[in-house]
Amino acid sequence: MSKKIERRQSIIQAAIEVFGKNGFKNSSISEIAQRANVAEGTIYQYFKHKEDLFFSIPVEKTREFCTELELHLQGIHGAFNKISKFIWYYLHFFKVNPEYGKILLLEMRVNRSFVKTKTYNSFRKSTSQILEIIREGQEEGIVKKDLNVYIVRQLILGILEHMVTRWLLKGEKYDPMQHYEQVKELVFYGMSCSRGSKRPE
Amino acid sequence: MSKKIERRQSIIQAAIEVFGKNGFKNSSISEIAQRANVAEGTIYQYFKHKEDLFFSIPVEKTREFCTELELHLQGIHGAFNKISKFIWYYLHFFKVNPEYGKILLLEMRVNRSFVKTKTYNSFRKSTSQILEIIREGQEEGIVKKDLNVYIVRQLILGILEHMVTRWLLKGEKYDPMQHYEQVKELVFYGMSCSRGSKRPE
Amino acid sequence: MSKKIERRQSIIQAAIEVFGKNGFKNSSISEIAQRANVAEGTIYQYFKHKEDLFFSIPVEKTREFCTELELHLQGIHGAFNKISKFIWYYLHFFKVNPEYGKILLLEMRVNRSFVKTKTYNSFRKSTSQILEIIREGQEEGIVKKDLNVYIVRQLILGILEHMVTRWLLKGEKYDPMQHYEQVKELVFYGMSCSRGSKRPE
Amino acid sequence: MSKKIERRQSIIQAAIEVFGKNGFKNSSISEIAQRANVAEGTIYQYFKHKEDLFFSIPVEKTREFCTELELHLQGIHGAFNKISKFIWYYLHFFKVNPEYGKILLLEMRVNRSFVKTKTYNSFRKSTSQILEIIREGQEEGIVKKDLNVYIVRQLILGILEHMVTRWLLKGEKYDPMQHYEQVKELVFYGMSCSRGSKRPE
DNA sequence: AATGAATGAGAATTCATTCAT
DNA sequence: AATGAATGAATTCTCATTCAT
Repeated sequence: MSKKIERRQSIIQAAIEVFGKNGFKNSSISEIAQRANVAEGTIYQYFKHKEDLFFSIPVEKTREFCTELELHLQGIHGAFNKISKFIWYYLHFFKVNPEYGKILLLEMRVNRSFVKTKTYNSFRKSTSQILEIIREGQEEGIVKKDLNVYIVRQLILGILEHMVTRWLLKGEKYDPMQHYEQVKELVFYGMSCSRGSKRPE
Repeated sequence: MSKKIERRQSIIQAAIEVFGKNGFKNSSISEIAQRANVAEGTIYQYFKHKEDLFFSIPVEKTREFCTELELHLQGIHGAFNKISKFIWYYLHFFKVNPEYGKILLLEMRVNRSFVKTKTYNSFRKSTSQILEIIREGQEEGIVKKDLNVYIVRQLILGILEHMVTRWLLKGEKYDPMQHYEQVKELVFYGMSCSRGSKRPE
Repeated sequence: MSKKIERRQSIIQAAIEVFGKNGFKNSSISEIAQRANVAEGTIYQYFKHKEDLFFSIPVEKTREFCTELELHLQGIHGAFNKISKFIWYYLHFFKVNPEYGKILLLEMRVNRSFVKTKTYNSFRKSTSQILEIIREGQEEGIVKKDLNVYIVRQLILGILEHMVTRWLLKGEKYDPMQHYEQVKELVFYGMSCSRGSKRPE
Repeated sequence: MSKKIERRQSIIQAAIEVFGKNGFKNSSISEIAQRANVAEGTIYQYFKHKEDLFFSIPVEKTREFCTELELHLQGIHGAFNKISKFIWYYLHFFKVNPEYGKILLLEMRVNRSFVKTKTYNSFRKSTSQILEIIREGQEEGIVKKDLNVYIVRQLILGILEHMVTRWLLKGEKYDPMQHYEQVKELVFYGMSCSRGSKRPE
């Protein structure tokens, strides 16, 4: 019983590595099977398609992302600190999971059919948390009330995705964390209400 | 003589449409040939590879983007107004060229080999203009001097790419221009020096 | 298990027939597949390339040639008789395997890359046996000691290849064996030491 | 008028170089055209096919071979000396024309359709001269009368072709002439009548 | 006569998926 | 449940030959 789950996991892990390395179209089931130490046919006992396997990756990883994010946010008070943490965590997560980063940011994010998937919805939820925090910020009065929260989220995710994408394409040669402080600052100035004074440290 | 140039153009145009619709890997030379009303073999008289054809697209389009951008910026004074115009133009350009948008944002931007191309360099130059404007803003005193200009550019391009990407993936159903004002505002607050006062209307 | 070996054999057999009929460049994998009653793709499970399949033919056939030659030489004493037998066997082998003859003599023997193959070495060994016999002849005193054994081999192989090649190109209409006696005589006179007397028979 | 002949010649020369380098199937009309400094279409004004061009090469070159051979044989008396000269000339000719050697020995000689050509006949005549000399030798009494002259020719051409072929495939690294003396000796012993004594120096 | 752009048939190779064992 | 051999559709690219200029 648990053997099935284990095997499924090892296939997904192999898929992350292979898809991450070559992209969806350039990866072959045979390579994934080899790396997972199973026969090609076996993969079709766990996943309907190549695409099905592909789309199963974010399901798993999104869960991981959310669970850990939750932990990291615990005990933190104030929207400002929470958003800081979110930015930090986002960069940290892909620093630790670059292969998955390639899959999500270079493949999935740009995949015409992914948007139509159920997976996509569960994925969206992962970023819906940030919406909550932004709203919290508006109530606290540190985020301008007249801003569209969706646009604010786009600003935050936009720069984060852009940075991580560049880092991945450039071969992960530097530390993606290196501009954390400046990004945080830029983002905060953009959303903040009163200028100059109120901002915490 | 000019017939060759014309034909080359019509092949590129067909390629934009087909690659835009299906992505690089899912597009076939045969479909492009059909749409360009030439034989498959003809394409190989103008381009070495499928990839060569693919990478020829941004060469053409980047030139167009830059030339027109230059025109749009003419007669505009002040970094604030110039950046506004840039944001407007960026959204406008992809609103008018959605197929190319798909190619650039969903394919090229994420392509492991594109980064290594000469085309990529000429493409980078197109966004280096914005760097100049940001520096101009720093001298004018409306952009904080201690900000890394590259990060500021990432903020701007990040949100723009993110917005256009979402718009394209969602099927171009709404007007990508609709949040122009808010984006502008967000971006400006982020970079701006003194708060409250100095900003022009 | 043995089914794989069988199938491999039937593909090689089909390849011999098709390559023999049309030559390497004019043969198509699809025709070979048809004749072997397998799908085109199946061939690529057994051989890496068209060329790989092509070069696998002499590997098999050379082994056959050598094994049988060994048998035919058993119990024969004296270099004279052994060389006679070799000449006879060479003509006989290609009389029985004309398709393979075309491949070896009209294609392989003249193929610029074949010389660089490992197969080529194992193939050379098959003709190194004749060298031994020539040396034996020198010790027995029936082959002139001052002759370069390699040149003698070239004489023998030269005329045999020439004869078989002509026979194949002429459509295998006559018996390649018909000049056996004369060839033998010519070759022997060429290499022999003392004239007139010592020759057996 | 003579311009046409010149152009034809330069196409043939280009063809010799290209076919010699790559073989028939791997050579393209376009490469030949380039090397001959003419347009692709022009070639089709002088030759019906690729094959037609290919088969036109030995027509020219055989004429050259025969004319010069004739000159070299002039003033030489006795079949022995003539055959020596023939062997020398054969090796010399291909030493000087290795590209043509590749075409004749690696391609043409082995080409299933060449045998059916008219060219082939004119080509055969070039070697028919050697037949005459062999017969002359029989009358002089230095070649055994009971030998089939065609077989003797096969012996001579066999070893010569074999040697030149090997030299070409091995990359023309050594002097094809180096075994001239031994070959001559071998061949002569093979055909000669009386042993030991009569042979001229 | 010369050109060279256009053609399109043809071939090798890849690989997701199936299915008998 | 697992295997892995077999499949065959699909795709890129080449190149001899034609033909309008």
